[in-house]
Amino acid sequence: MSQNKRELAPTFSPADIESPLYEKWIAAGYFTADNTSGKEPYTIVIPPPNVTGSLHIGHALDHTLQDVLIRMKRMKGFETLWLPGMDHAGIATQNVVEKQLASEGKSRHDLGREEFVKKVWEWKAESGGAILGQMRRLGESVDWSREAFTMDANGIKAVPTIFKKLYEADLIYRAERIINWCTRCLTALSDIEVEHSDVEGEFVSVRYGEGDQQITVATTRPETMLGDGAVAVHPDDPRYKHMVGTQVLLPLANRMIPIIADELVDPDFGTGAVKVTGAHDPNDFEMATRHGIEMPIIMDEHGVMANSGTQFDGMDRFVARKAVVAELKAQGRVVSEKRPYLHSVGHCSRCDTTVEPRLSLQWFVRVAPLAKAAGDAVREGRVKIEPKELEPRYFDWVDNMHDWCISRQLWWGHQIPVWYGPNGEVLVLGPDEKAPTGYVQDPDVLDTWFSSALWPFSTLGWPEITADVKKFYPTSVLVTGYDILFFWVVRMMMMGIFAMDGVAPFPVIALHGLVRDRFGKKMSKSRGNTIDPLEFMDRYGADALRFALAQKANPGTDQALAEEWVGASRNFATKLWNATRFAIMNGANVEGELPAHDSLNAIDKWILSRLSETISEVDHLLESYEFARACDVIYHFAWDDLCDWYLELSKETFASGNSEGTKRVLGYVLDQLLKLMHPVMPFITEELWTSFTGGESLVISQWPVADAAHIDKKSEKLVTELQTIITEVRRFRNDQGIKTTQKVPGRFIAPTDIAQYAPAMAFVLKMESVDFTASASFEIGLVKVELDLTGTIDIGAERARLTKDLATAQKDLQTAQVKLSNEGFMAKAPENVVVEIKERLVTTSADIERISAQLAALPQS
RNA sequence: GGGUGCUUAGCUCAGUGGUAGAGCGCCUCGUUUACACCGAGGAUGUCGGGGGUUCGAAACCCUCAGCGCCCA
Repeated sequence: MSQNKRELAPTFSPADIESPLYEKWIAAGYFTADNTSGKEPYTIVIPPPNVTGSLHIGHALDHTLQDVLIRMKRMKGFETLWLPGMDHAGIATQNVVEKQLASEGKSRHDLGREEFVKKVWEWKAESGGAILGQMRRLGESVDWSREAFTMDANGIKAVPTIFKKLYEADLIYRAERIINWCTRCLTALSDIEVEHSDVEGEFVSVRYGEGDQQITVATTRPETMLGDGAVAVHPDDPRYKHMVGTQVLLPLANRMIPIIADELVDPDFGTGAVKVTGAHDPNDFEMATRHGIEMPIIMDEHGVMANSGTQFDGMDRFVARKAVVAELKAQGRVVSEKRPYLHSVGHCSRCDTTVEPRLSLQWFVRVAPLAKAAGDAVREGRVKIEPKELEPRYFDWVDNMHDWCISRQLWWGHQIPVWYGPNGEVLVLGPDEKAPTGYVQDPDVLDTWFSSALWPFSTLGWPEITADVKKFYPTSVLVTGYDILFFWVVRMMMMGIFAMDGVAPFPVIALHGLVRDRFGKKMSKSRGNTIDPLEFMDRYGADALRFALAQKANPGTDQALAEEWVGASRNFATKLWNATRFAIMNGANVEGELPAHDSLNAIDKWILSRLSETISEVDHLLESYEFARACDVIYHFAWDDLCDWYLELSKETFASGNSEGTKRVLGYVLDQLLKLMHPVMPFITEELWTSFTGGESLVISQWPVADAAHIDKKSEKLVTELQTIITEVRRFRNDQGIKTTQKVPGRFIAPTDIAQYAPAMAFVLKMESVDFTASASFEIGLVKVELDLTGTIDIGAERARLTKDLATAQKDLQTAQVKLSNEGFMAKAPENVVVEIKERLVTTSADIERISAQLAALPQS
């Protein structure tokens, strides 16, 4: 049992212990899940980071919380699977490799598709996945044997399987629709890949028509007028009613276009008449479709004007915007201009290029039935969102979801499993099916989120019903930031429920917030306030970073983080280190059973009672995803109860030699505490625990269980009294200017239950038990303290202290009296509250009497 | 424009009906054989404004103001 026991270095140095411990855990295979075990499964899949990414502070938080849960459940005896992996990140990765090619003066087209994709795989092998090594530094107890990638063998099977299944259920279709087009990435984007931000643009009112057939329309994008198919007004707008059904001249293009009436037009906006450019605006597309209006596409895929039949063809869209306005001005058609005009414009989330709405033939997922099922799962309580406050956001999204454009004009990704025949045949093939000769596969790839939506089961081997699928699906909880609720979580819900016969991929969605800077401001490269978790781990250790993050992780809310907070967590780790050294030094041990409860002193009983309460609270809080509060409870138990009080009060016991019970109790408390802390601070607790107990590893140790027999309110009350007495004496000494280290003759005159602990208190208070004549004395409750200050005491300081105490007591008394003399209170307040206030009345009255007497006894100075 | 959240000590935040809390920071003292990455003591709040419900409100309701986020 004791072969592993080691001496602890005098100071805690994270860098020396972390890496060897992680290697030890891996070598022992602690993190590898066994799909044949009889243990109850507990599964979490890591939100797959981009293969291009490195560990940022948000990952550190997300992964810490997951590791806390996984480690706790492992200690509770579950068969835990924490599955790591990465996302192929279509656009992001393709951009990285294209940039690399560009530096060599090449484009992907120089290589051709096959060569380019090969290049991306090469890039992945060489430079991708930096984050995986960084996850090891954080101490993540993931099952590396199951490391997954969205484009690995499992992904390659799962994607066409579900595509075909959705297609056959009429939930995937191909259609010409307005999509978000990035003129730089040259691909369609889904709604969520577009970020809206306010931009200073212009708002130009232009007169269409000639003579008495004129109408003025306003637009922020004048260049698109070349593709106008109509002018629309509200059907009830009296200004334009007479013009509906007539035609008007479209300037520049010199075409006649109809004036139509549509409810979609807001008569109070601008002039109440709008241009209808069906091919370049989603609202206009709707109207144009409804009214059978023509929708000419007047830009090419690069955003250059084309096929408008005007002099503007060949101009970039932003150049054309100016040129069009200039020409309109020359013709006297600009009625008014507002510039700058602040309005919201969509940008590509990958490259920030202004998105161009564009009519285009794409593949879509018909989300309505899938989203309905995803919403119902939460509505019917089969899936819980923690915290519940975030449910409305979830519903807001799933209940108003647009069809999802899933085709991307990229090369890196899952190619769409659709083949087109020579005579227009469309063939959707599963993973093991082959297209007949002469058929050509759709060149597009699928949106990255399409494959990551399958993550909770594709990583387990689905569509094969593998042992892993049987054992570990559905997963146990999804832990992620609320910011990807819509990107990823909703999609996993839809796909999981659809693919797995209605079984949602997880019963709980535990959402956390974002990590912000010390002032609560969002981190961004442009602000220069980003935090690098790796630097913090270098400086303070992985445990300190983990604890700092977990300690501030309140459900669903953002947290601020500053370097000092991490430093403070490192200090806490050091505190624990030294407390353990102290315990070992004094012979604390875990040998044999705990001594009979009755044989223990009240201080030992008290710490056992507090430990038991702490275990209950921490366990309950962690099970409720209340990480911040759990850490807080641990922190205060360890630092306040254990270090500041129990160790101090036990020093006299250790010095006296009669300390067998205390040694065993301290050993027990430390053993349990280290276990309780292990999920949050795995490295230091492992190092301390193995040194202290000689055990193999905390990773596979048993999670503490609160012992109800240890709850001892009587001892808690007694120790609280001891604490009050000690604090009062300290205050007195402090007010009298007596240094902490200075020994002072003194004694307690106290009832037996307290007198029993006088030596312990005297030790803490540096009181000497010698014969003396008291020069100062005061009372705390039933206890009288006498001290010899060998000189006159500072009466002014003492009077000030007592006067302040008296004022506090009098205020408390008054509060209690007011309540008790209030008829309404007496009649309606619950019994226990009334009793409590009455007790307060008694104690504060006694305090006042005592303090007053002491004040009166002070010599007049 | 729609939705949603926040406003509590200098800073960052807990606290959902019964005497206002934590961490950090601040002030004073201190080289106590676990720990100065520490210890002891101390100061600090009309809980955003106004109104209401209640015996009792930081908490529940209404309203105003400011800030934030999501969506359009």
